[in-house]
Amino acid sequence: MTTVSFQRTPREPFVFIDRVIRRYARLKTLSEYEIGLLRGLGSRRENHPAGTELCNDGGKPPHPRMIVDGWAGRIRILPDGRRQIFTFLLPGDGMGICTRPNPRALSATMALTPLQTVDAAALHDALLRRDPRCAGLLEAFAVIGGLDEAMLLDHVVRLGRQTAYERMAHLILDLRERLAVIGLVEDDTFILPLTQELLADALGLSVVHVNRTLQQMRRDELIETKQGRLKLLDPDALAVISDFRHRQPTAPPRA
Amino acid sequence: MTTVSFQRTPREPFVFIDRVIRRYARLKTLSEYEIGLLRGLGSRRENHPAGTELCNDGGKPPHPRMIVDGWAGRIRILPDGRRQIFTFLLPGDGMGICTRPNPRALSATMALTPLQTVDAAALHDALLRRDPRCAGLLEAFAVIGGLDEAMLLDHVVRLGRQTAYERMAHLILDLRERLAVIGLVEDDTFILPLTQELLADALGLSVVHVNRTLQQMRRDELIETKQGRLKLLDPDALAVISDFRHRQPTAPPRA
DNA sequence: CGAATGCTTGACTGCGGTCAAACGATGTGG
DNA sequence: CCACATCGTTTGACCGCAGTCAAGCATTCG
Repeated sequence: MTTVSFQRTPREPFVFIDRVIRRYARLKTLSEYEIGLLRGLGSRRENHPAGTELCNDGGKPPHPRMIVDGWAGRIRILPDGRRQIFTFLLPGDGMGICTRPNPRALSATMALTPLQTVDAAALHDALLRRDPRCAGLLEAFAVIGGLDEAMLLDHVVRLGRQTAYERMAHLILDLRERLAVIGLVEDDTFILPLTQELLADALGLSVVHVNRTLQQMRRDELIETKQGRLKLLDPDALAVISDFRHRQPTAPPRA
Repeated sequence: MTTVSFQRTPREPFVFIDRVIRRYARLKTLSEYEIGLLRGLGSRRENHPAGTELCNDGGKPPHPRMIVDGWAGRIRILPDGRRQIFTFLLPGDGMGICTRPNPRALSATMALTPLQTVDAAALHDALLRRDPRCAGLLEAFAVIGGLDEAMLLDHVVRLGRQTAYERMAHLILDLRERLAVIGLVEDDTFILPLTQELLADALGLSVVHVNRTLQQMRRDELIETKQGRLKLLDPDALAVISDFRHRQPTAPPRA
C-alpha cells in the first residue's frame, strides 16, 4: 500500500488525485508506474457548468474523462419530457473509460452541478491496450465495472419493488458508501448537492413526494439536513428499512 | 458469413448450436475454429426443472453454462418475499461466462421453465485466457455485454418512469427482438412461457394489474394471446407507446 | 431589490395494490 | 373415467401510495 496524505482543501489537484489513488489502491495494489499515470492526469482540467450535456444519448461515447469535483449523472429523457437518472457520477468516477467497443453511448451524461474533469485519455489508452504495466489498474477497473453493475441492479430493485421511503433510505446509504470511499463523508455527514427534482428523477418519484418522504424521515429522526449537508442519524435503521447491503470492501485487499 | 441451416425441430442439438452461432456470427464474423468451439459445447447437457436455483444471490458465480432451451431469470428476493426479476435469460444466453473477476454473484439465477443447458467452460476459458484464436468471440461477447447493459438501462426507465401499459408494451417488444435473433419469432408471434406472476415481478407490478393491462392491450387490438403464444398485432403502435428503440443490428456486420 | 430557483404545503385525483372469490386448465390417483 | 387438487387466470370491491395542480415560502443571486 502506498501512503498518501489528505491535508489540502477540496478542489486542490493533489487532494483529488490522492483521493482517486486511494480509491483504486483500495481495490488493487498499484505500482509506482500506475500511481504516476494517475497523478499525471491532473493537468488538462476542464470546467463544465451545471446542466452541460457531456455525452449525447445514442451519440458517440464521450471523450475519456474523470471527474475531479462535482456530480454528474447518466440520464435518459423520454420524448414527453419524463426523465430517469440511471446513476450519479461522483469525483473519481470516469466516463468513456475502458468501455466495451460500443458504437454508441447508452445514455446521456450531464453535469448536475458545476463540474471539473480531467482528460483521462492516457488512462483509457493504457487500459484499452491492456498495458501490462497497468495490470493493477486494469483489475481495479474491472472491479469497478462489477460495482457499477451491482449499483444498477440495486437501482432496479428500488424502482421495481420498494416504496418511496425505502428507496430514499437505500439511495442515501448508497451515496454514503460511495462518498466515504473518496473521503467525502465525516461523522456520517456529507454534502448532497442535488435538488429534490434530481432525487425524484433518480428514484422514479415526483418532486412533491420526495419532499414529503424526506420530511417524514426527518420526523422519524433517521436523517438531518442543513444547508446542503445530509446527516445520517441512524444508518443501521436505514439499512434495515431498505435492505441495504454493503458492496465496497471496507479495508484494502491483502493481495 | 457462415451459412447454417435451421430445418430441425427445437431441442435438437444441431438447431440449437446453429441458432447460437447465427446469433454470434451476426455480431462478429467467426472463424472456423470459433464455430468449432461453439459446436463442441453441444455435449454435456443438463436439465433443470422449473424453479431450480442455478446460482445463489451473493454466492459464488455459477459454473459457466449456456442455455439451450427454456427461459431462466436473474432475480433478487427481498427479505419479506418481494421479488424483482432483472432480466430474462433466453436460449443462447450464457451465465457465468466471461464475467469480470467477481468474487460473488450479483443476483440469483433461476430456471423459470424447464431448462436445458450445456457446459460452457471451454468457451469461458478461451475468453478468460483471451485466446487469440477466439478474437471474434471475444468481441461478440463484448458487444453482448453492451447489449445487456442497454437492456438493464431500459429496464430502469420502464420501472422508474413508465406506466404499466407502457412497461408491458416495451417488454413485449424487447422479448420479440431478442427471440427474433435466435429464430424464435414467426409472423410477429412467439411462445411466451411466463406466468403473469413472473411478468409482474419483472415489471414491478402486481399479478392482478398485469392481468388487467394485458386485457386492455387485447381490447386495444395491440396483441393477441392464445395457448402460450403471443402475437403482436401492431408492433409500431407498441413502439410509439413505449418509446422502444431497437438495439440489435438487424443485418450482420460487413467487417 | 426583484427574479429565479428550489422547497413546502394543501386539496384532490388516480394508478396500481390488496383482498377475496370464482373460474379454467392441467394433472394425478383411485 | 371421474374426483379432486393444484396452479394460473380472471373479476369485483375497496384502499392507499404517490401523482397532479396550485399556491405560498425561502434562498440565492444578479
